[in-house]
Amino acid sequence: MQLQVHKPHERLVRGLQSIGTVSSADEELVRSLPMRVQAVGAHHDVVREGERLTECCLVVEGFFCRHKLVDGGQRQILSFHLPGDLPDLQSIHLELIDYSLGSLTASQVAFIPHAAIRQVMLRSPTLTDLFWRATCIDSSIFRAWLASVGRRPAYQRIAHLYCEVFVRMRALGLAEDGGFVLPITQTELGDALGLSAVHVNRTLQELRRDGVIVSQGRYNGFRDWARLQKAGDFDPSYLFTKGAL
Amino acid sequence: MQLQVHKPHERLVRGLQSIGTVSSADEELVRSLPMRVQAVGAHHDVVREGERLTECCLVVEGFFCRHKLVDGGQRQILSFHLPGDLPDLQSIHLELIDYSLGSLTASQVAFIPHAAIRQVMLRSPTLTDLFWRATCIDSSIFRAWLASVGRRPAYQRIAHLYCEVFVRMRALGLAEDGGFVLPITQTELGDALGLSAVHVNRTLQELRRDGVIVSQGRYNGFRDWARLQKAGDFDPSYLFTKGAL
DNA sequence: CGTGTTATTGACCAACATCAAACTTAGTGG
DNA sequence: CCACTAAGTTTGATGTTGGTCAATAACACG
Repeated sequence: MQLQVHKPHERLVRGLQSIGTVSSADEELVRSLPMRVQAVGAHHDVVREGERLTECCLVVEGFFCRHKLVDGGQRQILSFHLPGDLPDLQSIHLELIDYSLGSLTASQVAFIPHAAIRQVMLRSPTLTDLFWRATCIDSSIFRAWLASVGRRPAYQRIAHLYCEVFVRMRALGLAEDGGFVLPITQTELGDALGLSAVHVNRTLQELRRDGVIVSQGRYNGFRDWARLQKAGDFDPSYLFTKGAL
Repeated sequence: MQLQVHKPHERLVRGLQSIGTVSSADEELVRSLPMRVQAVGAHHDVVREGERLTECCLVVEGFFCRHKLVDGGQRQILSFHLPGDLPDLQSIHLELIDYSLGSLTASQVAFIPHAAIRQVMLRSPTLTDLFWRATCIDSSIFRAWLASVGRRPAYQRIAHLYCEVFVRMRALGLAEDGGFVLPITQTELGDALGLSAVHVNRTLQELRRDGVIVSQGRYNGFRDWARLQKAGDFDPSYLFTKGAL
């Protein structure tokens, strides 16, 4: 595995650009943030539930998820995070963290001290708004997931998630036109959707049989975006990405 | 029904106090906010999914919920809101709203123009932080719900929700020591938990049979808080309320 | 008192979970 | 380049939680 170094600041800028307008002054401010980059292997928790943080974690490269354990040892994945995301930005406002944050693939993260973020926010109200907007969109995604997990059958639920991941990756330039790579196992998919791995597997086969998705390995493609959207009862407006499809 | 007039500003102050410290200067700022109070009947939507807002809605009196409809006409309740809550504070940052906000009981709300909130935030960074903190806690509650709906069996799920509602009401001085009034139907409970009304009914009976809860009508009491907490696998830290139990 | 809403029951069914085994695939070291 | 291994996927058999439908009983309110 070659160790490719990514530019954390550019990732953050790009992430912010995918949800709003970043002035060049704000761009400069973002670039001025101190970042401690770190490589992490696959399936490694960067933050653990209950911890107290003094830094925020920026996803630079790879695929991350927030997750929580419940009573019986079952796991719920709460969200997925792509390069440019600041999954624990709220740690600035909440003294302890209510979930774990872990990598799904071999990845790179950057840590940014709370103090530095606060300073940057003091200097730019527009950037503050953009950060706040990011946490609001995060929230909006939770609402979409909650509706899915609470009320949609497995078939729709998977299709909906695929739509969401595609739109988000697309907005970051991480997906091609007709598909995307979802580098996670079916067990992890199940943990995100509130389903068992076996049921995910069977439902995935149904989706393929119906031609809604065409997958090989971790690549998931589709022939007909409208069809996939319909299968997932998906409306992208909750993602608030610029340049929606 | 007598029309009792509540003081909206006091409710908001109290709501903020339940999650953080409010300086007297900030208290004054909050009191200076212009509020248009309005009475709403039970089961009435104050905000509809897809709308564009120019005001935030403050819950002054009564019980509210955010909700969404999915494909088959099923409904998912996304959150409950008590007096002092600003359920759509994020509308300041998101141009359209991704859920409906409705009353469950006869209630009162107050509308506060976005512009007024923005002005107040410009004047006080501490108040800004507190508002932001409120949206972060909102998010944290979504994560707890998602874990519940995704991975907990009905019995635990109901107990967990009861714990949450109790702690939140308690923090606002709206619940007595041994119980609380949850003014909603079993159908609505089901919509919040991702369960059918029938199953809610049966599971509630189990909880009563086990002595975990003691309910009559809409009053829900418990003899043993520790027992209820355990039944719901509940840890209140995600609520970030001051003066936890 | 009626009338409409909510709670409760029963009978039955479907979606999804669990368990365990077999089969694939990708990665590793020789 | 091949064999070996571990991880992930697929399959089958079977069980369970929770859904649906429909009827009845309790309430709440005018």
